[in-house]
Amino acid sequence: MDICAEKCINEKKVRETVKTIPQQEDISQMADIFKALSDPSRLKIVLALLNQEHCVCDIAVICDQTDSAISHQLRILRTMKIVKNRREGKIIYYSIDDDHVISLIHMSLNHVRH
Amino acid sequence: MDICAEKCINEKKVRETVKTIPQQEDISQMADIFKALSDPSRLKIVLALLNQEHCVCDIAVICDQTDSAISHQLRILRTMKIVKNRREGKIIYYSIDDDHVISLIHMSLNHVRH
DNA sequence: TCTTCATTTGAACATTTGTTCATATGTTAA
DNA sequence: TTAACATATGAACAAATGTTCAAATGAAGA
Repeated sequence: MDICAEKCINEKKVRETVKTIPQQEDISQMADIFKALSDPSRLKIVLALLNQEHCVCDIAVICDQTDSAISHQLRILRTMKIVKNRREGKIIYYSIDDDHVISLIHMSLNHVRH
Repeated sequence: MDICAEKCINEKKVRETVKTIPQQEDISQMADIFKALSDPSRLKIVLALLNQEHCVCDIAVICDQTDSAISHQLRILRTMKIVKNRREGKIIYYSIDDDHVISLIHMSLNHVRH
């Protein structure tokens, strides 16, 4: 990264901070986690799974959405390794697969509730 | 919320979980925080401000983006009360305004780095 | 086998989002 | 006042996103 001295106001501070910035790949991964939780309906699904596993059908009732919409969102959460599933006959049960995500949620919940 | 007994697989579990779900307003606010951090370029700005304040111009250099793009993103972060600013002559310095956000970032950074 | 049910998938659509470009503020120094 | 500079703003655009609808899996029971 080259720093244009003509434009830059405080070259020293810029250099200091540049050193502390994580690499782009890490930033992208962090953003991905936040993005997974950034949609209210997707977040609600995760909240619904916080205490116990549920099948798609039940999640749809809890979240007041169609089975299809829930299934689409669960696929995203599954891809992100935020939820996992297990089959029991016709029914597929989803549950949280990532403890860090649980911590993030509790922290943001505290924030919202002061 | 009424639960259709014909369709619902496990009415008891649904009722249990419905009780634990935060109210919609809280869910929206949680999602908003995550959304603010869900864009890589916006997250990078926050990361740049994690250790010290910077002017728009410097952030643009650090993040390798135009001043305008940075300014637009800073407005979003300001609206969300994630960053604050102070004027010193022509220059406006931005810094983090929310400790919870700092915690969220450290936690997600830990997650990414295992 | 056929039917039913839970879930998944794909395409289509409207909506949201981030960046760019041009222009506008607002501050400082001449 | 003027010029120069830092930042902000608005419109426009392409890209990404969430939901809907219809159709496809895949498992269980008749």
